[in-house]
Amino acid sequence: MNKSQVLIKRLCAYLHYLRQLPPEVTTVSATAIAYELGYGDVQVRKDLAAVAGGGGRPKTGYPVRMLTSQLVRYLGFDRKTEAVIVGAGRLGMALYEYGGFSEYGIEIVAAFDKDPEKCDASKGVYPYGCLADFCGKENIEIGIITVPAEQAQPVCDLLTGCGVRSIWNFSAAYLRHSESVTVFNENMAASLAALLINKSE
Amino acid sequence: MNKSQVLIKRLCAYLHYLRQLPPEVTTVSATAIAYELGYGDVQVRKDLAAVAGGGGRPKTGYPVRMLTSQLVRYLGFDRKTEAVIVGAGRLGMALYEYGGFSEYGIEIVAAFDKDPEKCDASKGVYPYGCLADFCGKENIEIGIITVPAEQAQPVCDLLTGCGVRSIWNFSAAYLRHSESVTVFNENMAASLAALLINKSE
DNA sequence: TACATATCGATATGTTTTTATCGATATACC
DNA sequence: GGTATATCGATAAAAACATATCGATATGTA
Repeated sequence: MNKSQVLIKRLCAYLHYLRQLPPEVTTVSATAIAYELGYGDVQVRKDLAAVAGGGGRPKTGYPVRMLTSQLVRYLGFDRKTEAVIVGAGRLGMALYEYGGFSEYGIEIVAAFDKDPEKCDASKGVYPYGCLADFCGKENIEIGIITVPAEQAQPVCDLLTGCGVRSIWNFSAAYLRHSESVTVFNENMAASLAALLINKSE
Repeated sequence: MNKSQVLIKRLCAYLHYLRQLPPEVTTVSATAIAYELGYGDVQVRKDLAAVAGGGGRPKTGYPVRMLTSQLVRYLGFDRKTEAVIVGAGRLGMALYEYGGFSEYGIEIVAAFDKDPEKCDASKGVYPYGCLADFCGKENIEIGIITVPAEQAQPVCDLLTGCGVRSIWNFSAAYLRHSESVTVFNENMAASLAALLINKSE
């Protein structure tokens, strides 16, 4: 099954929208979702067709509870996935303390940093030297790299060696990596720039 | 001229790649860029055709300096754009102190927060009450919202009223906004989830 | 100089993604 | 019960996007 990035982003948006609806709302139409989120109604209906497979009824829409759990299952968010952060600077800690990942089945279980000053076991921040050991014991699937660019490559290598499957790279470095891991480069600046450009047209 | 998000992201990646090349490298081929960045060579060539319009030569490629400045001009990064951050928490400050935006012609000139504890004029963090005044005086085009979801809507309204044209929303709130501003919702969790899903297939 | 080759640029083809159209149907209202 | 309407689901059309192919042309080498 081929799920494209954009489709997944939309499905996540639907899911988030459904979850913040007040509990007394029991059904929701594709038209309403589309209006709230700024998509086309046909697109929403088509996206949901793959997920809910005919669960919608004319005039009322889809049952909220059922659609929610279908989305969760479809996206695989019922399976919990563990992640670690490498680099406990501002960005790393911001992500660490941000609670929003749990909504998508992801839990960040620890952070690591080379700087002993930043380490604090009571906050879940451990020395970089413990990273390999930790990942070996726990079943860590995701590594989030928030270290400076020049330190990113060895971190990537270490994570790969520990069995991490996916890497979310916030550094500006190009990471050489084996086929066995997926690396996603998050370029915040480029994201903002992209927003801006579409604006000015 | 219609530039899609994905195209802009690729062009930004090319630009970043060109900039980190050592200065002794004077020409670069589409094939090389494609290999380094993991795209197809034909795609890179096609993207660059729109930007460099025939500046490449067989066997050698494109002149790095010229291609760089053509990309900058094409993407509009020669024009400086000013941004403010509202919400000086960890994420807000991480973005504030991250230097990478200047590469794309964007400068974050101030941060604002309701909490007096977080304000510190020497660091460029001012009280929330000063926001409207500041945006009125300076020509601020971008507002970056990093406040909790329940406080995001009034911030959006205020920014809109101050003439901000684009809003980058990191909160989980759905922002009601006028036609005159473009709102881009950054859902970090969904980004990570999208990475993960494509992985498992 | 002749030749091999890396690369470009253009055109053509294929694929994915989005949008439009339309008949069918459950619900609400008279 | 009959009728109007919001909505679905399916199919078709259009648009956007990516990939493949191929001749032309600088450059380096024999």
